[in-house]
Amino acid sequence: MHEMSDDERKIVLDKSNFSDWYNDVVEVAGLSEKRYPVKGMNVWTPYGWKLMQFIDASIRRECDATGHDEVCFPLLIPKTEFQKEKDHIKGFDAEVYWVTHGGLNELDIPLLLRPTSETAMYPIFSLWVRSHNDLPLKTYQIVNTFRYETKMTRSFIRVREIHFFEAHTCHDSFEDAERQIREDCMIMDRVAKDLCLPYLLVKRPDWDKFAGAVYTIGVDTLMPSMKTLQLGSIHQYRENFSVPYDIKYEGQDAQFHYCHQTTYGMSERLVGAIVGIHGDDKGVIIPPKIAPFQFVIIPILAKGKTEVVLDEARKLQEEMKAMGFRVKLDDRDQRPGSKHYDWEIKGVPIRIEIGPRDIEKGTIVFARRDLSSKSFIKRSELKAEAEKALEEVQDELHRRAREIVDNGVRDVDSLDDGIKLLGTGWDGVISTHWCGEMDCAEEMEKVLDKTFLGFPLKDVDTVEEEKSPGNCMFCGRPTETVVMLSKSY
RNA sequence: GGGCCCGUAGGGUAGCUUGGUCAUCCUUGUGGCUUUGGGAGCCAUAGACUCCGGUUCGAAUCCGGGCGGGCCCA
Repeated sequence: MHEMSDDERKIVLDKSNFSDWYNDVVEVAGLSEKRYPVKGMNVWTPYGWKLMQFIDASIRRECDATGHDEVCFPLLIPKTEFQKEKDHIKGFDAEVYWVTHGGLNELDIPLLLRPTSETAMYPIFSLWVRSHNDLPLKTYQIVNTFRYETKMTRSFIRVREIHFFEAHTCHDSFEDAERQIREDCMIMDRVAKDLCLPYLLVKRPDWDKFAGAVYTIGVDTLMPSMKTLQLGSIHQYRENFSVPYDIKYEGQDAQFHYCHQTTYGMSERLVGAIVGIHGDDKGVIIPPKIAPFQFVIIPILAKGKTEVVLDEARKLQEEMKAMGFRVKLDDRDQRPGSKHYDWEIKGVPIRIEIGPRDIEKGTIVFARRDLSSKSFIKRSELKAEAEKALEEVQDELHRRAREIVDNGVRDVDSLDDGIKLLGTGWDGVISTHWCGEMDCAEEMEKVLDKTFLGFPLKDVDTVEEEKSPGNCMFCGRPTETVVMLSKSY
């Protein structure tokens, strides 16, 4: 048989054209059905949904472990509740969907589909919180939210119906709310480890904070296109919502006090980041910790031995399931080569081949998706080898993703250096200094053709802004404020 | 908000300028034979002109509108 040219191959993926590659790979990997006839609303396919569920499980595990309780509030919010916090309305006004009719009758009070759930939850929080003993109140929910996006939509990255995680907390003091924000960063860190995603913690500039927040911390990752992608956001509300929604508690001093509140949000963008960051020209690669299938078994059915091999493959699957692995047996009536391609596109970390020769020798073949390497494994050492293989894939994906960020963020001292750097074709995140003047910010954005991402934080533990002596990139005045600029999704 | 482009089987396409046999090819689905350690082959078979209106003896093709999708600028 002759070697196939690219034209003859059934699927051609080329990550050097990232934008097209992303759209294609989402489709051929079966992660999303994009043909639903409403813009920005896609169908979760079985494989894509399984992946999302494993990601959700990671988030649930971390939230539960930190004392959050899962809740589920209604989708519809009365207009009257939505309007109570004025910055919040201004921020979302242009992108809410309205429900104006019940059957044939116009509603007295229009209802909106939640773009986020503050205004659904807080009237109820006001009933739940009465005493300092009710605090802290730590809740979260994983629900769909709706935003009428006007820009081009893209699977997982910009959608109108969003699979959304949102944690909402109430505290008896600003300090305790700040402690919560540090905890949120730790949760983010653990979830990101499962997904092998590096990230930046960046405090947003005032003009870019969440509608109603005192400040917002963005959690950004970097896609191979060198654009940043916001994976999550953490908000300090202080009393901005508790006053209009009347969420107060009676303290030990027998006085009433308004709560301090925080929120923390993440979405299906996590899937988008996994696809974009870990994928290659052969398809996606799913990190083992959240892979719907960590192993796929391909039986090699030689003539006259099909039953023997199939029996052994089934036995192997049961054995591995009992060990706690997620294993798929592909016993479809197709040739093995065709199955290899299928599962490669879908990004299963380890493919296992088992054929007559293996059965004789007491071995099986492990093929790693990330390295395209094959090795023989003794059945007697199955458990240890399987665990080791998954760990190695997890480490390798982490290492590669780290490289993207290391190469994608550069310190730049002056505007000239910035222009020179961009002239080389590099177009990543620029870290520099800023004096605080709006005029300077606007000029920097214009000249670099990037927008203010915000102020990088030192580390997950302290969650303090990074400070270092330097000069404003535009006007040259001395300042300690470090700022990052990027192109973003 | 302003401008531009595109809708042909499940997916990708040819045909449209110049209207005229059964709408092309690849992929896919189904039944069978055969094969199985990196996309096998053969036979049979299934599946489409976005919708509405107009022009015409005749429309995938020309014209108008709707719906859907995409791009650029602000």
